[in-house]
Amino acid sequence: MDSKESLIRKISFIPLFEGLTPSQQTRLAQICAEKKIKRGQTIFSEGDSGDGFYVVIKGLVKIYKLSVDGKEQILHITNDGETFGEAAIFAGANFPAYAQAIKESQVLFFPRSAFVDLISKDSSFALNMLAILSARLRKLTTLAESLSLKEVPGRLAAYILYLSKSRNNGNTFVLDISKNQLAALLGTIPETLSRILSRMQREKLIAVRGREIRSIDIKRLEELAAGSQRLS
Amino acid sequence: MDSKESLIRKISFIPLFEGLTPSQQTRLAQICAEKKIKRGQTIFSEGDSGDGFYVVIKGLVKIYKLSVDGKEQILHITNDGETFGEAAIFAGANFPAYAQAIKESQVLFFPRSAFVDLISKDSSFALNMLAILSARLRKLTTLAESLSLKEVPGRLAAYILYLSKSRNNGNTFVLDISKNQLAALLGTIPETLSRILSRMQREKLIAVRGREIRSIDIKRLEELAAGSQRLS
DNA sequence: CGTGCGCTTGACTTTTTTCAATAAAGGTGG
DNA sequence: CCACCTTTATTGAAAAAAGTCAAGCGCACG
Repeated sequence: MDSKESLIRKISFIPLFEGLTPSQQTRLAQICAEKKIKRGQTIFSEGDSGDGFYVVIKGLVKIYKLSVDGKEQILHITNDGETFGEAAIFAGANFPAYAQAIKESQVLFFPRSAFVDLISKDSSFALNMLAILSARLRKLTTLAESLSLKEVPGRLAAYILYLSKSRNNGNTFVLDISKNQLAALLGTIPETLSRILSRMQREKLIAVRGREIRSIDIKRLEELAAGSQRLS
Repeated sequence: MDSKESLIRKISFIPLFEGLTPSQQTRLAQICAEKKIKRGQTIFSEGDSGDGFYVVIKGLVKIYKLSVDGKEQILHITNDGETFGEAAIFAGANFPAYAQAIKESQVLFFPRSAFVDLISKDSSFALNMLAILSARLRKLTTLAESLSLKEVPGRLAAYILYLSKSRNNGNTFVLDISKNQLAALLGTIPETLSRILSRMQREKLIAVRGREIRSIDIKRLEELAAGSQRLS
């Protein structure tokens, strides 16, 4: 259906497999199957003993359960590149929910047995994936912590500190998302973000030039992020 | 220093190792070393080629980097049960930061070589850990998504739906944290949470009795969580 | 060269927080 | 088992923060 090259390229964009060596990605390509799923088609049902997990390359898949009275409760709707069913497959459990395409979708299927084989033959494979998941988990935890600060300046300060620390470039960094997206990420709207960035500049906490942000008064940023101070 | 029994018990409380079989936990106990770290003692430094990773059993460890001008930038302060250094170890990389105890701490050390050994001998070991990390990641992603809703009723609705779905108990669940803690989790304060819970009850979206919450009007809760509606 | 998007600013409205006071709930020791 | 104390939860009124709506600028792209 598709060239080998293009399959490997798709695999390399899957976050779970990011950072694997090319040869590991090639081996993944060898065991996986590309599938087209029609709109409305059920991919698996709750209780199915899964023989593999899936990755959405393109499309939209809903993961849902049925409640006691038969109503559909959507747990999650996938984004491109996301895996689904993998936690159950890794744990050797049955699928805990239903998966159904809500529009025509392209997915990759990784059979459990071949995947387990890969992992047992090459422990660095598993280690790599563990490393990736750990790192993402740490990152998300930090994000979730900062999002639970009650005021936007605090959330923004936490995020700025986080970025300027995780890239060790002398307190300057370049946003890799638009300010609109940053606003959404921080749980606010572009207008508010814009105003707060201006205030922080006026107060000489940071310097902003386009997407480039430089932290100046790290001490005050930390106070904001800790919630012990506020922006005048 | 401590009995084998107690060591295994400690291991079973480590989130990363949750759900492993008793025999797997025993094998972990055999390869790990308990260490007491004095206040102020450095556990590893940036650039050290790590020969293993750590888990804090009890105590407080700060993970930090030094900025270009020599100032300490704290990336993270551990909670009990958390691992640190594991992402680097799994990836076979050097430690990317410093780790220092900020009070007397008890940690478990897992040597890389023995750990890799365990994983390569027993692939279900790695699979289990992958399953745990995947599940936690999915959960945290959901949380982070709901936290980025701009208004508190939306965040609360998302959280209620999430809980009542993930425990399949017919729309009723019991909070396992206090409402004060829930408020902090949602990025607000107890007063606001209290008021919004009352409003949601008055509007017959939910029923609250102590820590027990029952979702009644799931449709409207979903609209709130999607931000497409608001609470009168 | 106009259209659209990202970003910013201002005036006004709504939501949330603060502060203060009070009520319930949970333990602890007598 | 009760009195006492602490923590947790709730409510009101005023202040502060954030959101909405509307308008305008600059820049990339067709």
